[in-house]
Amino acid sequence: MRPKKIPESTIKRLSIYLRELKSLSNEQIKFVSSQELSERLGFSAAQIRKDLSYFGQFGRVGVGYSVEELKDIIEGLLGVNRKAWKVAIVGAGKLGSALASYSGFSNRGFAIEACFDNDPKKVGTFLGSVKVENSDKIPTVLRKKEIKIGMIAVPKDYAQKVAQELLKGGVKSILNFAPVKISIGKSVHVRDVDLSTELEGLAFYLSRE
Amino acid sequence: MRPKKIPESTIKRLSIYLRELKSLSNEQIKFVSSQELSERLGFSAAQIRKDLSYFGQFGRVGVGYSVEELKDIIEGLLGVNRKAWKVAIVGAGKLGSALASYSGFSNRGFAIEACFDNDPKKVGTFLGSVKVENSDKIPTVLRKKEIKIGMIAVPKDYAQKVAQELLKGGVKSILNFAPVKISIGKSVHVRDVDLSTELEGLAFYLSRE
DNA sequence: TCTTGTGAAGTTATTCACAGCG
DNA sequence: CGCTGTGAATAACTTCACAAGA
Repeated sequence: MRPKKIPESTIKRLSIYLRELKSLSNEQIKFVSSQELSERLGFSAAQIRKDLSYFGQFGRVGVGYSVEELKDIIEGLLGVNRKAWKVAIVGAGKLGSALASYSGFSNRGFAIEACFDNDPKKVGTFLGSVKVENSDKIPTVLRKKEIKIGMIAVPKDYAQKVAQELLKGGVKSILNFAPVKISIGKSVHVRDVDLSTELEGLAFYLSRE
Repeated sequence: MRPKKIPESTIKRLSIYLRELKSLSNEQIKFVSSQELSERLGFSAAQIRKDLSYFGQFGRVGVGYSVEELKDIIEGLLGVNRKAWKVAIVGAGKLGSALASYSGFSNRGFAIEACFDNDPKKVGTFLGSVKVENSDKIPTVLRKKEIKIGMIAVPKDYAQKVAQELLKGGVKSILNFAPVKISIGKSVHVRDVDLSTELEGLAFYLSRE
């Protein structure tokens, strides 16, 4: 089963399953069925089972899944069980600052290890515990610290250039908050989060009621 | 063609088309073909044409689409051409503040009109130009101001309660940044943005290289 | 020629439904 | 019995490919 193609949507859900399993673990719940997960998360039970089946057989017939075991398995799949992934943020504006101090990341296996801005007034200041460095240092700092994930939180006209610098620094994944498409070789995974696009999607439904 | 079911994914792309059309408009470009849009956005030309065809026939054979005209049409479809949609933010922490001052929203037809927090120390302070009010005022303020969109930027344990208050206030759409599933009647559209989930998705690919 | 709009075909994702096992 | 795991069926989405218009 392992070497089969895994839908992108399955990966996104894995992360949500993990989130819920951590809650269940906190609630001291030991076992959970796909049906129960379904009710808590709003995905169908069949989908949950199918998603998990891409990776192996983790359930116990008649019982369900061991919360702790499944949690560990998904953490392993996502690679968030070992040492925290190092992340760099480019852009120390409002959004960059909010990202830098967002506790959700450290709780989930990510550590902000570097931060950059091209504004001399911001260079040298601190975002949380990380000192802001000049953007021209991106490639060297990233290589030195072996950072593989970058977040882009700069105005849209700079985003493409920043992405190229991240690439030079050896980054393998980019979370892009700038409202533009990043064009970059497919050695790098790019995921876009455009907050206005999300709102516009909601507005579409609103405006036809 | 109008009363046919429109894929969710088409809606998301509409917003991205609009974003690009605004750029093209700034660049004084008058016409654009699906092929050109395809190259700029990374979706296939056929997909762009098909997406647009759900709503009507906007192109000119042999020429492409009028940038201004298509921009206006998509703005109309998304309902972002008329008076700005009013938005409320609940949670005046780091993320809430960043959202409140994010210029991307006002540029794209959304206006932050109310902001709430349950921390008395925050009530009365200003987020941008909006005064923070106590969360127990959510239903009344929202009804008075006729706000139909809410953003949840509170810790996860409060998110569900906040959603219910938003519902009482007559909200029709929610953009939820808290890392929990919101359970609410389907009279309300909920879209979740979990930043850690996005990062975990990237980590999945990283950890198998 | 170039380009749209669109049925048809192809692909991908989700749900069904049930065998098999505890 | 209850529940998983999964092939088969269905649904959803994307791409193909081409007629027709400028």
